[in-house]
Amino acid sequence: MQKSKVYSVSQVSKLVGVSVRTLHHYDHIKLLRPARKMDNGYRYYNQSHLILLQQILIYRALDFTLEEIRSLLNAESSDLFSQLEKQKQVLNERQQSIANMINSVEVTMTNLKAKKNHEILFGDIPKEKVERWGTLEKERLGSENIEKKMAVLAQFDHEIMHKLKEESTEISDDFAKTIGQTFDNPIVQEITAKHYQLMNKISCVVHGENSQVSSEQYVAMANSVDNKEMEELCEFYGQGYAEHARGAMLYYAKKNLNAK
Amino acid sequence: MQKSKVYSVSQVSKLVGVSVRTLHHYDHIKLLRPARKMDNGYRYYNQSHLILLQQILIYRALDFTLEEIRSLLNAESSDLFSQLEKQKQVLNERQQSIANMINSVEVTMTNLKAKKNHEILFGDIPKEKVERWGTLEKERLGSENIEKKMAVLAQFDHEIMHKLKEESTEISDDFAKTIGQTFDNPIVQEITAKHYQLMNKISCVVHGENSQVSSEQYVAMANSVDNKEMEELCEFYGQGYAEHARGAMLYYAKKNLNAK
DNA sequence: TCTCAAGTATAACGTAACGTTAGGGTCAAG
DNA sequence: CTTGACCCTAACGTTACGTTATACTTGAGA
Repeated sequence: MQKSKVYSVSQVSKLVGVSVRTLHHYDHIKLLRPARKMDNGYRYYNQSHLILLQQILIYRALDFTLEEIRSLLNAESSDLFSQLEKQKQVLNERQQSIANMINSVEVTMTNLKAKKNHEILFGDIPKEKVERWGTLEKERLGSENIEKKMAVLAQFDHEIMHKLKEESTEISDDFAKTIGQTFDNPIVQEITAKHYQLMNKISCVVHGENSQVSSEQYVAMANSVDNKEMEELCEFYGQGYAEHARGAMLYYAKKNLNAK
Repeated sequence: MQKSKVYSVSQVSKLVGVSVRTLHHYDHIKLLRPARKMDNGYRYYNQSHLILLQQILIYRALDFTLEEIRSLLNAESSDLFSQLEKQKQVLNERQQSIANMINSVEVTMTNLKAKKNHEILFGDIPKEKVERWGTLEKERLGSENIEKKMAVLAQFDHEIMHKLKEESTEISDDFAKTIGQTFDNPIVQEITAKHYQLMNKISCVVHGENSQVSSEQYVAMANSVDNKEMEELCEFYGQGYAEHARGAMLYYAKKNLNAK
């Protein structure tokens, strides 16, 4: 009934995808011993050898040494079925470990991206100021919210980031130029409008298409410079910058966003 | 700003999880060269070395040779970010290949299980009869439906299979003993009832809790011995078995299942 | 200040799992 | 009976470290 087909080394080699040398080797170390009765010294393999070889190859792909494989195959109650169960288990473990690696790589990538975007945003501002600002923000928001902020940062393409930075720089410069003017000055309010629109744009990118910045949020933004040190950090843009910007923003909120 | 912390070999070893020897080796083959200015000959690593080492380890876990890793790390446009992208890609490929292996193992397992259950069911029946029966069934149902049948067979635990076989054998024997009796004979009908209940039990296991065998199905079962050869195969249980069983089943269906 | 265990270095041999010649039989087709 | 495609054994080469062996440094404690 069984065809009992036999295979030469090269046939097995092609069929299973291992080198002839490997078959020699496995014969040599008595891991897989073919029949050799044909008295010409040739190795002859049959179906059962092929199955065994497949088992070996799976374990090998999982980085077991040949000695380990030998004992795995010789293990108690090691019929083909329990072999397969064992292998499935090991394969699942391996898959898990790879999933972990993928995850770790992804975490590293988002960290890197966030760092890069942070660099784009604050690269032109003196380091010690950025650092001091960072610690103050951490105190204000708690470190978990900072984590979230960084995660958000990581979402952006660098191009978009550059554009935002450009607009933002322009606005800051314009603000700085108008220090001394009154808040209701049309030019100042025009700049402030631009600022509000930029904030809106950012909010949309971060929170989804139609998430506008509310008047409360904009007022809170204006007041976020709520202590002397924070205020001083803003002076980087110019003497009296913080007060000027805050005033303009509050005025804008009252006039255009119906703030109290 | 950068702490620029430095690490000794054993510190790196513990931190990253490689042997000191490995660090020596990587230094030797110029894959990862630490600073050694401290004029005592000691190796000193910093943050950037750690990152590089991590990259190496990921590639190593993916079975790249150190030479391959060297060129991967030196490849064009190989900043950390594109490294990570490359690695993620390779990791995904690897995960796919493992998924394939798992799949192949599972297929082998179900085949094996089906074969074993088949053996339980038909092990005591002469091989050539089973074979002939198999080919006739294949003609009747088409080879795809046979595949399905085997898949169903694979679902069962061997214990359940043994029990079913036992009951089935008993019923067949009882049927054989009553060959010659009329179909309406209460004993014959009692056996037939047992048979119908067994078929029902099997149907429930296969198709879910409350799937009863309909009268049409039972009639079809009775008539499945629809040619001379098939009929002869059934004679294995006794002279005239096929006709006797079919008659009893049809009678049962008419009486108890409202068959036409 | 000396001491000594713990850490570091180089150097060199060992190993696993084959790859790669080298040198020589076997077989089937023409 | 040749010839080309296979097959064999034997033995050295290779990769990526593990494992001694021998010797220098270092930092905490007697």
